Order: sequence, then C-alpha cells, then structure tokens
Amino acid sequence: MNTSNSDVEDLEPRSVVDDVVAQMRDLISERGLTVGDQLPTEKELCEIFGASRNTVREAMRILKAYGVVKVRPKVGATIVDNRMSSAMDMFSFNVMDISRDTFSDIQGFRCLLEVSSVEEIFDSITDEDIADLREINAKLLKTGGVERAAEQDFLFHTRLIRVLRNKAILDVYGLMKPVILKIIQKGKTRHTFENNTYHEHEAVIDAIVARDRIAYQYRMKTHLEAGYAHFSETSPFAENSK
Amino acid sequence: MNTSNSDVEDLEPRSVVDDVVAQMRDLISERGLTVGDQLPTEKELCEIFGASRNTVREAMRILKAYGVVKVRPKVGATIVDNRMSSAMDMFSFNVMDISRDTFSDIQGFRCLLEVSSVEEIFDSITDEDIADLREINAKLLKTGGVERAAEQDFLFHTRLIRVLRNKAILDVYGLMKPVILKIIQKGKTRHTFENNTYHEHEAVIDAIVARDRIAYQYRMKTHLEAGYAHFSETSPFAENSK
DNA sequence: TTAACCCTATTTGTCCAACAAGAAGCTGTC
DNA sequence: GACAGCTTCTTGTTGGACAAATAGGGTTAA
Repeated sequence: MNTSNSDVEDLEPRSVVDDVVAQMRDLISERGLTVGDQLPTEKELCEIFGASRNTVREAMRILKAYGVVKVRPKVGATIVDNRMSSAMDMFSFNVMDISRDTFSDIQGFRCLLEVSSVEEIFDSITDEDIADLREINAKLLKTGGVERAAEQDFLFHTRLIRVLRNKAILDVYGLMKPVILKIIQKGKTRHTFENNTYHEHEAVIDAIVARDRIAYQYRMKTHLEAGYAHFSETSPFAENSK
Repeated sequence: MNTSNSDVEDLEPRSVVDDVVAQMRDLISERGLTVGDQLPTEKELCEIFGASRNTVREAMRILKAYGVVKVRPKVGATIVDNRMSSAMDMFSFNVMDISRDTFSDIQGFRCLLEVSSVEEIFDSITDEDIADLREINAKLLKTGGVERAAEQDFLFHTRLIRVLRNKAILDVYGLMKPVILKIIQKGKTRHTFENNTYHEHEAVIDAIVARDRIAYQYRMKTHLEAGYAHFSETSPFAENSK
C-alpha cells in the first residue's frame, strides 16, 4: 500500500547534507540544466543553500558517486550521466554474502534475457555477430586460469546480448557481471572444463545459424543450468565469510 | 577490445578520497566484514588511512551513496546492502534529456520482460496474483489525474512482474520506473483514456486466466506499443529542455 | 547483590579557517 | 594584435572547534 520510494524508516531527521542534495536536484531541475552544463562553484552553492563548504562538498560527493556530476579540480563541476558506470562501481563492494536466492534470481534473469529472447535474437543477428561469437569462443580454448576463462565466458554471453542492440539491457547485464562471474567461476572450479563450455557455446551458435528455435532454447537453457547446478544443494559462498 | 570497467579517461590522478574509498573496500574485504558488521569510527579510520577526518567523511559519504553502509549519529557505521534502493535514488535526477533511443531501449526491455516471459508467468501465477491484478486495475478507473493514473498503470505492470518471484528482475523494473512513467504519461496525455488502458489490462488478465499464450503475447505487445506509438515520430521531450 | 541514577567520555554532524596547486582571465609590453 | 607574466579564482586537503546525543562506567540506595 505504501508506495513511498525509500523505506519507511525515515524517522531520522534528514541531515543538512541530504537537504543540500535535494536542493541541488531542485536547482538542476529548475534551471533546466542538462548534460554538459556547468554547476555553480562551491562558494556560490554555499551562499545559495546557506551551508558551509564542507557540507556542500559532502553533498557534491554524493552527486559524484551517483555519476551525475563530474568535477575537474580548479575548473568546476559539470553535469554528466555516468550513472550506469557508477552503478557498476557500487557492486564492486563484496559486502554481501550473496545468497542462494540472489543466485537463483540472477540465473532466472539470464534465462529470460538469453533463452526467452530467441525471436529477437534470430531477427537481429547478423553474420558479423556470429563471426564475433565464434572468435570469442575460440579464444576460450586458449585462455588459462579460472578467472580469465570466466571473463571470456562472460564476454561471450555479453556479445550475445549485444545482438539485441538494446543499451538498457546491455547495461543491466553489465550490472549483474560480478554475480554472473561468480556463478561461472563456481561452475568451472567444480568439474566443468573449458572444452565443455566451448562446445556448448558452439552448439548454441550452430542452432542460431540454423535458426532452430527449439534447439537454441534447449541448448542455452541446459548450458546455463549446467553452470548453476553446483549451487543447488550447497550454500554457495560459506567459505567467504571467515 | 578494451574491457576496462570505467572510461579510458583516467589520466587524472586519483584524489585522496578515492584512495580512501578503495582502501575501505579492501578493509571490508580483508576483515571479511558483511552485512550487520560495524565499521571503525571516523577517528580510527583517520589513523588507519592517514587521512584527515573531512577526507574520511567524504569517502564515507560515497559509501553511503552506494548504499553500502548506514551511519547512525553517535553510534557508528554499519554495513548494509541497500544498493538497489540507492540505484533508484540515482535515477531521481532528471539530468539527462532522455533520448528516443533510450525510450526505445526501455520499451524493448519491457517487451522482453512482460511479453517474452509468458511461460514463466503462466507457470508461476496464482489466483491471488490474478485477484491483485484485477483489484489494481479496478482502481485505475477511479484514479484521477495523469500522474496518478500513470502510477497506477505502472503498479499494474509491476505487480505482473512480481509474479515471476524474482527480486533481481523486480529491482531492475523499479530502476526503470522514471522512464516508464514518462512513457505512460506521454501516452495518456495524447489520446489514450484510462478506460482504454483498463480494458487492455483486463484483456491481458483474461488471456492469462485462459492460459492463452498467443492472446497474451498479442494483447500485451499491442498494449505496450500503443502507449509508445507517440514517440515514434516526434522528439519525445523537446519541451523539457527550456 | 541488584537496581536505579548520574556523570563523563565518545562519536557523529556541522562549521570555520587555512594553505597548496593549478587553471582561467587580465594586464602590460612589444 | 600577440604574447609573457601576474593576479585571482577554484578545488583538494588538512586541522581544529563546538553541539548534540548516545554508551558506558561509577556511585548510591534498597
């Protein structure tokens, strides 16, 4: 019923910094500022908001963390939009012991993106896409080390997503990269060999070339679930929390 | 070829604050800290990192902006994981004039999530889900005002996504809320009436109840594209940048 | 011994002042 | 008019100060 954006626990009085952030958002909105425009200097912002420079700076740090402004020393702050990149930075913190539920969810998401989107992929894919996929997959055989192989594996799936020519989906896929990498790594360290992955990928590509909808969905689903099978029973990252 | 995470323009020497952020990430990782654990006090962090308190505070602001820590005054900082919520805060800034490409991408994403996921929806949906959907849709008729109606419309689609029982997908859908709302609003201000939307939603629900895969996909796709049709020719939000 | 109370130290939030380094703009000279 | 040099401005960082409120310890009373 409660459709408020943030959680209900807003009993805490908002700090001055939070207030300045809100005022800055309003200021950007009121002045119709957009990407490339310059923000007032810190001193001016101090006068506008009636806050000290430290407070303004902390607020500015938040905007920078959001990827909304870019500050060049001794020059000033300009509005940008690197929010997707910033979102990826957010997930560079391994603060959460990734639960099995999260893994399930991400894996389900991948299935939706890569398996259920057959039609769109078949519609959009070009010979160049297929050549790229084969090239990336070929490198998988020559890649040593679990982490490198996982990166290459992820690269293959990213390239497949790229076929959809949809930046939003690509960004979201990039957002899930850390978790996907762990899923892949876990699969590889268990018993799956690069050879295995390579042949599964090839089979997927073959199905695409043949425009065999059923085969594609079956092979991709099997491939994804093979990497995920190891999470089914055991708690995935118990060894992480020492 | 370049698979670096951030852009190439990292010539700028990292500031001390960025350095402290990185060190905090390492500290969290090394000590195996996880959700619920306490971080050292600001003074201790100053000594650990050899930085001044203001610098440490600015770094802490970044972590707070990321939704990685929660600071309670006079108590300290504890590790949390509100990154998805923080991501939504990020997108509360209307700094970018949303391009038609972005609209296209988001709309395509919605199609993938809501249309292509028929099988999963049909598999998972319960009578309670359907009752909720009908109830939400019924409120659409009694909701006045474009913005309120758009919210209610969005609520309907969110509830449908919730059927998938996948938090990752739900979070991503929430992430796209601002853009989706604008798409819906634009559609409504043109010529679509609440009545229209209501009946389209009802038709979708009926298709679900009948487990009619073809009808569902057709109706949902038509419904989504109807709202989006107005963006096809004209530049969507030229009037926004005054 | 236990419970209640009070006091002190601690911790975060905010502010002020200062300096360094470098960019931008102005000025004077040729 | 063009260029060199200077001044001013702006951000990055540091240190210190105070307020407010909590946590914890010590004291006292039952």
